[in-house]
Amino acid sequence: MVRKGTHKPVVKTPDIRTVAALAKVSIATVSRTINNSPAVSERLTKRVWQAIEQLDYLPNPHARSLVSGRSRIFGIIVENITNPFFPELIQSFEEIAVAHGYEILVSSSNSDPTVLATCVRRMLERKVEGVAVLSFGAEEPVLDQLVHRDIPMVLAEFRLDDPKVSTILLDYSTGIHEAIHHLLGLGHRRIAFLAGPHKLHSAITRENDFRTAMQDEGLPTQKKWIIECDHTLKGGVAGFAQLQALSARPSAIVCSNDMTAIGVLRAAYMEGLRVPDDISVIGLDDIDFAEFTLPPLTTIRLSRADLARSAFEALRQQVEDPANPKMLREFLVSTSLVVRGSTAAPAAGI
Amino acid sequence: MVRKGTHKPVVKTPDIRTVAALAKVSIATVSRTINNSPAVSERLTKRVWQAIEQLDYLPNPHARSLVSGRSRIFGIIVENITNPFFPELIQSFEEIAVAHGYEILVSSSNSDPTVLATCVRRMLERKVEGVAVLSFGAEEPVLDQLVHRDIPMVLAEFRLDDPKVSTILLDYSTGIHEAIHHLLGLGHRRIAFLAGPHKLHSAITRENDFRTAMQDEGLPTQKKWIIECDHTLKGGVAGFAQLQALSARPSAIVCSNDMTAIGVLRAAYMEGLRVPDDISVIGLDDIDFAEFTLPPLTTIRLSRADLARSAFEALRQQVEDPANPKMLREFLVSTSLVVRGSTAAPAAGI
DNA sequence: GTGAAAGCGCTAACAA
DNA sequence: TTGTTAGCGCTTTCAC
Repeated sequence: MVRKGTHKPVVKTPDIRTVAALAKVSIATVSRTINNSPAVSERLTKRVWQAIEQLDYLPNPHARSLVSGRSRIFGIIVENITNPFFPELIQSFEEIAVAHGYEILVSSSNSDPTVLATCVRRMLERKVEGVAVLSFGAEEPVLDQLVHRDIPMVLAEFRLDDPKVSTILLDYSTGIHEAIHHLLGLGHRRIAFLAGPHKLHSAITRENDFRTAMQDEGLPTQKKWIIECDHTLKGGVAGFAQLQALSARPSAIVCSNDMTAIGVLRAAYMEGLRVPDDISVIGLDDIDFAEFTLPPLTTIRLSRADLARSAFEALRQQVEDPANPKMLREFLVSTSLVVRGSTAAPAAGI
Repeated sequence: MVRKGTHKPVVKTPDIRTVAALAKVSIATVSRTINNSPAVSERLTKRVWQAIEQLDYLPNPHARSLVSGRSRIFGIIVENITNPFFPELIQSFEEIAVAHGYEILVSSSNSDPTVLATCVRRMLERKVEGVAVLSFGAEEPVLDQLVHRDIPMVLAEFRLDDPKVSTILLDYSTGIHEAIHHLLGLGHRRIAFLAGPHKLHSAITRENDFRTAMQDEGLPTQKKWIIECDHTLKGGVAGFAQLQALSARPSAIVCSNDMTAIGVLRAAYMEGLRVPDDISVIGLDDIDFAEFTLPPLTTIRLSRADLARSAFEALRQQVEDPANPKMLREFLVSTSLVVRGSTAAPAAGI
């Protein structure tokens, strides 16, 4: 007997015909069965599933997508997967998507219109059924591509007047008010804000909400105490340095995100300042890390899970129930203060 | 004139026929053109591309995949996307993949065989052409699914005797030796090791390499000074507490990864111990954060970019050039020490 | 060098 | 309830 060089028997992967033959039904019945059509009798359903299991059959997604016109893929565009906020967001989104039978295509825009254009192209090329744009950037023009092709979208903090586009509004205001209130209660009145890059919607909204909150509490905001940083650790270090260079310094710093705040913690330490004794620091996001900084970071929590849920739900509705007149086109995600160790009463005499 | 409710004209998305018609060629020529077949004359090539651009045509990937049998998707399974090491790895892998026209499917195993099984299923269902298993886990049995279906794979730190499976070996030894040497040079002799969970290959290899390095340097390893943690911040805190509970304590701690080390930094601070004056700490990975801890973390760098490159290359070879007799089936990624601020000479008298 | 036509594996319309 | 069949949009022989 002649043995071939390979020890794996060459068996063609089973297709719908193989299953049909084994179950002694037509391929239509197999198709109906795997799509849970109620029109198949119990007897045949059982026989088909048995054949499917016996053969370890998996339907070919490309054939399915080709004929159904549905890819069951959602795209998610984040700003930067390297910022811990986003992996946590992606994970939540993915879990929900997979539970609903969708796969996801992840892409980082890096807040760069050119890169975003590439992301959008990838999404288009792979025929995603919807895109969650959670990059918080102000690069809407690039998204026209998606609008033109009638791809459902959900945007964070930006409205687009198109029936296929939903919006998630983030209520930073509540959390920021709580933060200011908290600082006020501790005795602070000199509060600075390290903002995010103005090219981000989120950064601008947060900054505005800070100003409003300060005003509401009757506190003056000093121009020099609102500094544009870039939402990175380095940016926080730099922002803190700018504040330190001032003759009149704040006793507390609210940061536009946790990364900035962690940068501040670091810079303060290097300067020999103790947090919270010498200066109080508040972040925003409440990334997993926030609990483990030195000291643990007081921060405004923005639930990634809520955000992911809203984003997925927005897309799901658009795709699965587009005609529903009472479809939600606007979602709201709230924030709230989490008090940890980076805030305390200002040192006496300040 | 009657106006319809929608203002968007209903134009069917262009397909290969539309392009062919506009360019006045057959669909075969269009197909050849978009696949860069050299058999098309310059004249027609130009005409076809012009039509493609004019129509903003994108080939349907499902049709392509269906007929070609190739999905141009690679899967990547990581341990936990929430550990900063992995997003950095994913990003590198994605960049390379996209540059080569591949899309990627990301999945986290959470070091749980059940979850891994789900990941593998998703990969199979979506017909990925290869899978990079960079979860460092010891759940190989689950991977049989992939092996049986002849899906090319690349594994980190594990060999599987199958022609379709490549391996990436990580040379921790070099970096760990450098670390021990560095500590020795500073005057340390009492060195502890906070290991990773033994269910991870990486953790076991790292621990063994630590033991070997200590032995090579003629240093004794104490059983109580090698503690199994879990590669998380919390785990580092707990591990440090165990060390502190001992009557004989180490003057330096080497950690199996940076997260553990950062946890130690945190715990030491809470205990009132100063790093590096009272105790030296070394991490492993060199995640972006490491530069921004307090103090900046001395750590053993493991290049995510190198790892990603090797993983992609392994898969690419298997898929695009499987018959090549001199295909590399084994890759090596090296490590090296990065000295920052968390190591110093031990306090006098210890 | 170019085109006609078969068919990839599936869904859905229509028949029975 | 079940089966037959016509494509979905593309690649790839095979002729010319």
